[in-house]
Amino acid sequence: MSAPTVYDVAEQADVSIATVSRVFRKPDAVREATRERVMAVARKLGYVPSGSARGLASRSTGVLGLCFPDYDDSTAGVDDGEITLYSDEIIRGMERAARRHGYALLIAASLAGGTESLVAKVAGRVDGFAVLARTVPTEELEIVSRRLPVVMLAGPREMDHLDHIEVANTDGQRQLTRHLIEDHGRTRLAFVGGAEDSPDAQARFHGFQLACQDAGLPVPDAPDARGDLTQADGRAATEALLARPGPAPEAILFANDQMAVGALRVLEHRGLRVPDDIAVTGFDGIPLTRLTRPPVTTVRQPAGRLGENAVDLLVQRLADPTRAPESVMLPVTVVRRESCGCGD
Amino acid sequence: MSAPTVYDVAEQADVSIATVSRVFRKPDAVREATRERVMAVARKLGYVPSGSARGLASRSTGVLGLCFPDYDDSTAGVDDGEITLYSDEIIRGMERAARRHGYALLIAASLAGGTESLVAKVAGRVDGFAVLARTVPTEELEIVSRRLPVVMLAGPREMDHLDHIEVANTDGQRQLTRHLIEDHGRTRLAFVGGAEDSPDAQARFHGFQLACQDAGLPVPDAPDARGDLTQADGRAATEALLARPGPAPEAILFANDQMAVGALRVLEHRGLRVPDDIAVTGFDGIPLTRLTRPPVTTVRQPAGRLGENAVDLLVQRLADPTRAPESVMLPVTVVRRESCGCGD
DNA sequence: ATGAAAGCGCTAACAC
DNA sequence: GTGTTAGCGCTTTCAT
Repeated sequence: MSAPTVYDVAEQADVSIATVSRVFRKPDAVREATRERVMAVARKLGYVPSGSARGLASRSTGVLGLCFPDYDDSTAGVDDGEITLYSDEIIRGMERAARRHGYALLIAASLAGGTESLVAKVAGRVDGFAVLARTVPTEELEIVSRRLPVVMLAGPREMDHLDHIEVANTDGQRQLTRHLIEDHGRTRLAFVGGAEDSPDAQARFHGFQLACQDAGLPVPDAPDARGDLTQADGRAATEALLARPGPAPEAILFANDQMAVGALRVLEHRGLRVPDDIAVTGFDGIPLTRLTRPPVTTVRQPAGRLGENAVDLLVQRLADPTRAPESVMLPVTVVRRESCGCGD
Repeated sequence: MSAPTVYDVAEQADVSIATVSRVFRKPDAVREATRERVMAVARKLGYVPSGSARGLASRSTGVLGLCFPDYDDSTAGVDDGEITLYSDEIIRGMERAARRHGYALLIAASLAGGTESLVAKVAGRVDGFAVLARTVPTEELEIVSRRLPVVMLAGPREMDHLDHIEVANTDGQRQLTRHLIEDHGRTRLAFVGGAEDSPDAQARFHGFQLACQDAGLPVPDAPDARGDLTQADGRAATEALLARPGPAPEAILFANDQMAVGALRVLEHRGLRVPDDIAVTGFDGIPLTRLTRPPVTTVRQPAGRLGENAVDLLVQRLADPTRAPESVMLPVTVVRRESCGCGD
């Protein structure tokens, strides 16, 4: 099973290894007769250029990478594996864009209890890579980004010398909230945020605040409840809100879809009708939101676009490493479904 | 931006390059004091081992690959990007399994009009890879599989010395057909196949034939219509079937979901009710089938499993290249939904 | 436990 | 158009 090398091919084709190399890199630089002779031998021998050797010699791999967190499939499944994960869309977007630019895509998720560095594993084998926010320690990124183009996906801009793509969390939540207020006349609103260190959730809460302010409503200085972005926490937060003294809110806005979906269960169980008695909204636009009853109004993140833009940024920086770091803000879209009171 | 190497680290840490190398491969083989000194320097310099150099020297990359066809996103979208593609599930399955085994995943789709060999691109940078059937010419696989573990996904077993994983197409279609006949009493059935060179579609048709035979119904020797597995072709095939003289079929079985979904549109447009007037079934189990009205009865392929099994086979073969080639058949499950007459 | 030295298979000048 | 010659940055014996 020892693989044939340029030397083997060169010898049998009676040319130098340089010519063999040329045949595979710039065929046009080799006379046709020679080229075909080389190709024939290569085919016969089953020669395939070693990516490692190429990478070493040329200092470039033709591969872009993506690091993402150790996602948890189990929360995704409803009753099977049919749910598109956010990361799937990013992967697809990156793959598509990478392909267009002639790159392959290396993907790696962090190991749950993984001691070893994800970044080191990926960084050594690619020409540049994208990282989903909070997947790897900032310090590591700091180091590796000195050597390699790195683009940060989502999350806030933690490192200002990195290219960075984020989605319009604040703006999206603001629009959504305004919709609830202006189009559905709901004014007694409750917002369920995420952990305090979740920048996305914070940004969304800020959007909520802005909308309240826009409408002349009282502006809360903290979410009415917080959760860890899981369905279970959505349920818990909902219970907590309903247990508060005074009238129940007319609408509960959740910092993400999972929590909103969790809330639906609680509300139904309590005999509260959505959206008649209480409106519910999420954020992210995961497919699950359209499968629930009622379908959940949410804000869709352009995950595929995130991936494509990431590749574009990487390719640009590869072409010109001196470019000033760029920070792109991707627009989101409010998806109106039944849970906010919009007809189906 | 020139990356630091073992030499840089070695020099500053006052050790040999061999020791630096050891620190990153088997830390235990180095005295703690030395190790920490090396690590400190490495961190300071931002040293990251070069995957290419490692690969070259050690003849192994720690990466597994996946080649798939140049899929067409445009057919996927319904009204957005929410649809999980078959390949997404395979990717996710492979990624998960690869991660468990300590491998990263390199994915590459063939370029639509791509002249260059996908296989060559991938083969040179991985320790082994999976190929979705019909993605690359058999001849190329033949060659590269002499050097590298390759596992073929889906499709028939074209090369008997390759590991191979397929899905129980025939059996699934047979079960589904039997369900239609026995549980819903439909006997005037029409089958819409795929291109004649689509082995999956052929296998499904064969399952249909077997079920007809089982039930004592006339056994057709060719599909009633064929399509290219797209929604558009599903519509066309349906039109064609309805235009035939004589009574319309009581059920139309499609070789895949996309065509079945296309059919739904035609049927609705014609005022035919599904399943009352005519039952419809698909194959694959794409998420779209549960979102249509009515939801489509189909046969779900375990795409995630495909990916996981692929990695397992690759890892096994890497561990023992002399193993006899294995051919795994993955079971499918009939998903009964409204379009066949089952309650929702 | 550590070092010295020989490649791994290729690309990239540069000569011819 | 083709050949020569250095490396690319690491792993791997084999010494010490």
